[in-house]
Amino acid sequence: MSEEKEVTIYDIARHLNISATTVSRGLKDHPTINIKTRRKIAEAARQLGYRSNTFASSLRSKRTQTLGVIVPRLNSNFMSSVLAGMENAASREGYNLIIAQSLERADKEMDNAQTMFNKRVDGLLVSLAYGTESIRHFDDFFSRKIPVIFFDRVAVHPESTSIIIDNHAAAYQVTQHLIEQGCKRIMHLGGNMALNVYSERLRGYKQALRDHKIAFDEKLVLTGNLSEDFGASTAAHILQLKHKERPDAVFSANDTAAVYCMIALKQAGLSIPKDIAFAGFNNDPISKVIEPNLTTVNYPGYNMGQAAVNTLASHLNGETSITDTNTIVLRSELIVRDSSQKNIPSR
Amino acid sequence: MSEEKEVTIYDIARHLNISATTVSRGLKDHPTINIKTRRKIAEAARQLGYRSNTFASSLRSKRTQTLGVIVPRLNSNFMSSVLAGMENAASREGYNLIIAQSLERADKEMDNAQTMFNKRVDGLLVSLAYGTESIRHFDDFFSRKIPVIFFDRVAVHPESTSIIIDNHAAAYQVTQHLIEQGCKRIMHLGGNMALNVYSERLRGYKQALRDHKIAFDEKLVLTGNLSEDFGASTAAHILQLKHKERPDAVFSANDTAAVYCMIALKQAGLSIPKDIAFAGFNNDPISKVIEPNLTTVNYPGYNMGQAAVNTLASHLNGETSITDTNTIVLRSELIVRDSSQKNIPSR
DNA sequence: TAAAAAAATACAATCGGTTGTATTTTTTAA
DNA sequence: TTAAAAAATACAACCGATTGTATTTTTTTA
Repeated sequence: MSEEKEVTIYDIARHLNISATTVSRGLKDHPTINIKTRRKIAEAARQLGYRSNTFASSLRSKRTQTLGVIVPRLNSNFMSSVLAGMENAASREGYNLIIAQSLERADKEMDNAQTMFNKRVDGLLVSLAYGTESIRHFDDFFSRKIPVIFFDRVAVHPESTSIIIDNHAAAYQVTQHLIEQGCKRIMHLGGNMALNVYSERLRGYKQALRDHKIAFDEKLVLTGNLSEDFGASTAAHILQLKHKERPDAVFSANDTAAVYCMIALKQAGLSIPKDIAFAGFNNDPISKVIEPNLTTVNYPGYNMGQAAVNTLASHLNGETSITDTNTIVLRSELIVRDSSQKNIPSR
Repeated sequence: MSEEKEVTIYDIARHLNISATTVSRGLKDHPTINIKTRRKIAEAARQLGYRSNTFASSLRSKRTQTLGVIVPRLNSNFMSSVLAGMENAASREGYNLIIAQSLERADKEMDNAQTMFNKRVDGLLVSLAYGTESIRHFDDFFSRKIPVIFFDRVAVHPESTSIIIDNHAAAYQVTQHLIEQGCKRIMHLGGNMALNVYSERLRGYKQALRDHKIAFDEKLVLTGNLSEDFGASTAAHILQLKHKERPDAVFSANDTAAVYCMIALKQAGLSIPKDIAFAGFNNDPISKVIEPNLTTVNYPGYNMGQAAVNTLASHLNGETSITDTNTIVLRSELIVRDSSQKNIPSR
């Protein structure tokens, strides 16, 4: 009953016998409003059950206090950590999130971008879809100076900041680890090389080989969508190789492909890591279920989400210029499990 | 350059030398506007690069075309399917989604509800958190007649609709399947019995036992948070039971607990399904990685998401009353894999 | 104590659509 | 050909907060 009609700043103003302007400014702690008046306003607002009308506010102020997030998919351990981190930072900064998934498709990503634009988000956080090759669909944002931050799957653009892990270093570390286990023919499963994450991992892999004087063999690099099927078909490919050509290790750019490749190889009678060692990327839950457990790289998703939002917020507050910070690199960590430990026989 | 200033309906009106009212009505195909005028307006809008200002619109019309979604967690296969289904239906109906996670915590859920309320969503879609015991935090919605739809983890409320699968029937089916495999002492791992999904699964389990003349043994029902740790500690519990008291099957209310229980039991030397059969619930990706693959129940997440949004939309359009439809039940499906097949020896 | 400076508050226009009602235009009927 | 009915369009108030500027009040300074 008392809940039926919306309370506005005018109601508060009338109630306290002051102007709506003062109420508006008082509610957001504007310094020109006397501190005692501010308290009275806050108290009255509480009493009357006032809630701010974001539409009236956004209409006038042209700020929505909303950030758009576009991700390829929501259903990965990594992404949900990212989102949790984003949500945390966003709510601390007074922003809300609108989340959309591109389902790895460029056209859907374009749609999402358009929707975000129409919803007039204050800023945009994007991890690019698998299929995205141009980022012209963000031009509306750039031309209106709406900050865009790329994370994880990034694109290079002079007017945006990227937040990533050092994929090169991580892949180097993985490859080096496999080499240290005595592996000589290390296969690499990669994704779309137009995406930084995959091209950098390939570079790191190559660099490690070079530094350890192992010749790079093009035939040992397979690229695909890193799906379950890709993993399985990679296994089939490996099995039909002549014995001398077979890899003694596989470094996959994600855990899914690694795991499904392992499953198929095990079924064919190969022993892991004895016959072939494995390492993945992402620290997906399945990496702890497969036997032997999969060596992988843990991604600091939560931190990445926080960093992305914090950076965006500081841009929006005018604390840092969009052109100031170009790239933020977070630390990732190699998790060694049984799938790659040739020296210590697996249980 | 042409992108710099926002185009409003007034610009269109001026351009065509008609009134803003006509433009406003024309843009949304109001029947009193001449069809030819509508076309001219649409064309001018396109030409001038008009985009509707949702704030001005929402401010006046009191509708936001936005639906709020509160889920326990985003990072499950099930939830992401649900969200994909919701997004699909929502965009078809002209709605946007604001998504928040409660992280299984009641206090976070209350926060989320408040935020959604302040954002003035037109309707709310909720799957309850693990820790939620009262749904009073949705009272604001009920008292303002903002429709709330519960899905999967539901609560009973006279003014809301629930969308679920028949957990009772599914659990019955699982239990019956295990019984048919010759299992006599079937353990059940359940969650918070205040939540329908878990209490219904328990009921289905009990009913199946009863119908097959197997005495219900309280000691065979363990409840917990169904986490990895819970699964592992359940295994420890099983191992310390006297041989005669040991279950010959475990039916877990989710796949995670089942899988981690299996891992621990395997490590202790038990053979699955010979010594102990397993069945889970959800058809999580890990169920296809564990060896032997886990028998489970597939949840129609995508359909559930679609159904939830469609129901909500039809409420909002006044096509159906909120009190008309009380519960919508979707069909789920038992997926039999090796973990429960005692008759066919596993490979 | 009066004038100047600073602090606090108020006025009034504004953001861009929406909507009930009035007005104008067109069509139909007599 | 004109009055009545229907269709199409326009007027003007309104939604609720924000903001540049003006006004009032309080404090400081001379």
